[in-house]
Amino acid sequence: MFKDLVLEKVNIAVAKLGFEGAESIELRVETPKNPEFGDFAVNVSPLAKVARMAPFLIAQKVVENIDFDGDINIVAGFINFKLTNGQQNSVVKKVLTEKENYGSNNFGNGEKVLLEYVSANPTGPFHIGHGRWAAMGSSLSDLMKFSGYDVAQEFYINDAGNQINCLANSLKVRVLQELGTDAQFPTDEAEIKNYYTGDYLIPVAKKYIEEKNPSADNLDINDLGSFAKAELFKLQEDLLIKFGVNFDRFYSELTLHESNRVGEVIEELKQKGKTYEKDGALWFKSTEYGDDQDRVLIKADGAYTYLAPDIAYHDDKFKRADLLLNIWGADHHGYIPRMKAAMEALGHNSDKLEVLLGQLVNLIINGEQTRMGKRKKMLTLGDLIEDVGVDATRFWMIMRSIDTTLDFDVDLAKSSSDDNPVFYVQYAHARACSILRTAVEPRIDTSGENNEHLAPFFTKEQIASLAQNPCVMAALDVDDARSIASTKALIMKLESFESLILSAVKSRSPYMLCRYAQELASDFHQFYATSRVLNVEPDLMRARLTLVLAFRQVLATTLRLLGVSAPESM
RNA sequence: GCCUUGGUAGCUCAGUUGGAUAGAGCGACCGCCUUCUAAGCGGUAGGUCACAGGUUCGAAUCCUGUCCAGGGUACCA
Repeated sequence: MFKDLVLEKVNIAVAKLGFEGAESIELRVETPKNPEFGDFAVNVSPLAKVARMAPFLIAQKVVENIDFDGDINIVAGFINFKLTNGQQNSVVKKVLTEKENYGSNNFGNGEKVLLEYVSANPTGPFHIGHGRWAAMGSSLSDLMKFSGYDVAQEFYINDAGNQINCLANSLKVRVLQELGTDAQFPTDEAEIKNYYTGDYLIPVAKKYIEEKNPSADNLDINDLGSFAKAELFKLQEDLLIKFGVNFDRFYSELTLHESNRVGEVIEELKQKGKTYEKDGALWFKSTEYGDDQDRVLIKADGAYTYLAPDIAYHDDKFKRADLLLNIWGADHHGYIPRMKAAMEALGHNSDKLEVLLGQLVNLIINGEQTRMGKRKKMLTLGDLIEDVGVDATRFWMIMRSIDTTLDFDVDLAKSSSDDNPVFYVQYAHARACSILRTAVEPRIDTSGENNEHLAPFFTKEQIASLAQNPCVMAALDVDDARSIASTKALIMKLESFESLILSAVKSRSPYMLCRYAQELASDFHQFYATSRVLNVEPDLMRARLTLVLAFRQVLATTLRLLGVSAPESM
């Protein structure tokens, strides 16, 4: 990373100047907006206070004392650095040497991370919001592994509790209907809230009848519940795999009840004096840890609240990992203080429970905002994937920062697949592959009368050896300013991949990968438009083909981290 | 009321601990295919960074207040 090198050199020079208090001022390396200035820039203006000098003079002093092999110029308080051809070559060489590992780092230092996301109830198909967490979570997982974390991905199944009773009762109605009775969902508004009236239970009911051959007057509600749970979970699991999301473990809430982990954790909180009884319920003193109010663990009717098993689950997770990462929807925001409080009370470090709060997804149908809800007939994640494909869906879901509400315009996503950014990016990859293919194919000269057969430009062995001798820039000093500029821009974009990965992982922001992919593709398309690769002078051909190889590698890595395919042709 | 996320070009959004002339995509308009994929490239137009104060040599960025929008504020999950 040349950024680090530049910063190191500047810091050494600043230290030599001996400004009092300069150590506490942190300088930054940035990329100049205007590439004419240079490849990297350091603004020394922050030193003005301790140096008591105009920024321009400081910059001059620093440059006088710096040991840097390359062009340097000063504009106001900015010191601009230009990489030499040799330094740029080393970028390409590094990419081709490290291959699919280029860009990786050891920031995570092997820390054990348990990343939990999606964690939907097994009471219906995924809606589009689940898709956002699924895509982001799996991409974040890959990004963190790429940065030296030891990540396990987990899905918590809420397969206990009242919603399962609702599910069982709903399936009962559907089974009775399929058996030819006139059973109906209740019409009373208060009652209907306890039922899932979506069509998706009809095939489940049919399957239940086929497998169990039940009679209408003898339906076992528990059996219905577990059957429905298993069927809907299977649907979810299949869809996740189709969507490129591979959890290491599906953790059943039910097992926490069966093993009495829930009871044990509550007992532990009691022992520690963190609970009390009031109005017939058992309360957790979460206000002792900064929550707005205390929270109920066991309701007056004796049943656990949702919080109780969830505390047991998080306690279990802390026993298995150093860092807990949860992706939660913004509607769970109020839940964070009580969970952190519970972890503190149980003796865990709540700073190691990081909740990534994701803003919700709005569905736009016919230009109208539609509320999500699985009880209404609606567009599911499965439907969306059918319509726009896995690649486009994943890219769209990851593309925006987790802090902004995602307006998913279904009609737009369906109709405008041609100018979808994901195609733009994939097209760049396919183009690069096409060049590499053409380079080793036999040619036919159609310019003369006879169609003459010519040998390919390169053998596969020659292409493989290009990685060993990436003398790119020297050979690229052609008499074409646009070609030089776009070539250099592409190399610098490849160079910035390492620091991009680092800042993306530090801020847990896979969306940065989408932006990078688009910028990288754009730089390549410009290179392509200005710089003919094949059938030019041999040195130039080798040099440009080497750059194509390096570009293809980095784009493929970026797409892999996004869980989006990198097609060889389109 | 309180907690929380936003408000930047017609639309959707970037803008990394305060720094160079505030950027990208889409949409609009004008150009570019006999040669490696035109799902592409070049160009033009488009801004009071919600508003008002404050801190600073310097603010889209930090502080205070106001306005607007989403989410939360359960002995639901």
